Amino acid sequence: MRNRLTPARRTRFAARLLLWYDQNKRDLPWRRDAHDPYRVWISEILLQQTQVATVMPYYARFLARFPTVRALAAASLDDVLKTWEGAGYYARARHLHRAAQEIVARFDGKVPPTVDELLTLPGIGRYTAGAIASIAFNRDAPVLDGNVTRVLCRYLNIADDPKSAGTQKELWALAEELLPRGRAGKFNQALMDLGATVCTPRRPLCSACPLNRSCAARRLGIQAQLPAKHQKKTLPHHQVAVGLIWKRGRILIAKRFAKDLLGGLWEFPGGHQEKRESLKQCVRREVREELETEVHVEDEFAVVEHAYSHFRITLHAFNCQWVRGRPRAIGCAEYKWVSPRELSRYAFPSANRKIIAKVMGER
DNA sequence: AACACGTGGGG
DNA sequence: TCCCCAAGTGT
Repeated sequence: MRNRLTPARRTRFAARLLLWYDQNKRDLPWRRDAHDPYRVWISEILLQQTQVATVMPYYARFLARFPTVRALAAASLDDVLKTWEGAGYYARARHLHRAAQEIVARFDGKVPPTVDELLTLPGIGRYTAGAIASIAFNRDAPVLDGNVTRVLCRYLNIADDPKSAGTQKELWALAEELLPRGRAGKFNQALMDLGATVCTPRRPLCSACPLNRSCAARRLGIQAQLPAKHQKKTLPHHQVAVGLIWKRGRILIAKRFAKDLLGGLWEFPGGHQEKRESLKQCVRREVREELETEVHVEDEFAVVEHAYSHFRITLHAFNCQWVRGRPRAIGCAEYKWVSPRELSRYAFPSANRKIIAKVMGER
């Protein structure tokens, strides 16, 4: 390990950070709820790759709907997904549901306190296990997230790709080494708060940083260039067409397979446009393949742009008349005819919700 | 080890 | 507009 810190420097690091935290910590709902491991767990899952401001309303709504591990375990996955609707990364919701059932079965309904036990639950990786163990149970467990990575890379001028296995190992070791025994919960949150509010990705506020005097990157004036980022691939762009298929005031929706992208969510039947195929032909073909029924494709109803993390779609929605054949789920898990107002009971991906908004607006 | 997995906000 | 990215995990 290249970066070995002297005991004195470790102590100073923690002392300055904790003092800063006492005066600058954010007042967040899950901090008030830190005595309840279930709430800490929910907050940590919601916060994965998601900003605090986005999480806030979901946190309140989720806990109002599922106040305990047992309530979550007893709920249907559809209800859980509906509560998660719009938050993204829906595997988090599926894992949460499954983990709640495992906690009831294996841990008497209580979130386990140790990193090793937490790691056996779906959706809980090394970061989340450390966060729950330290924040809810004050165990001496380190965390390494995007914030901690940024703070440490800058503080110690670590210029290697932070995603690489070697650097990861080094960073975890450092997070562990810096941890003041008996105060892990506070220390970890302090480190993350510092990264979120002071040691920010762009234009860090070094003058407000409690660690600025001993920060290696700042001394060199290269704060903003760390941590190193690896090159991103350009996003593919797809044309997608879906059908708003009407029959006697009801509309046909299909449920996606659990394992797929947006698994377990509902959508309007349709899919990717193939080469040498018009968007109308695309809807017809997809509906035939997905539901073994025929539709008459009429006018285009709406066009929605939507960016995912790894591709971008232009989603074309067509008004369609159901022609003949009984729908039969082939390429989807399930289908249903629902009235427009019933649409709000089902969890849809963001792109489809924009179309629903138009459907409701036009009625 | 690299990729897949969502979404909304900010510069 | 476009690009970046935000308290990661699973495969």
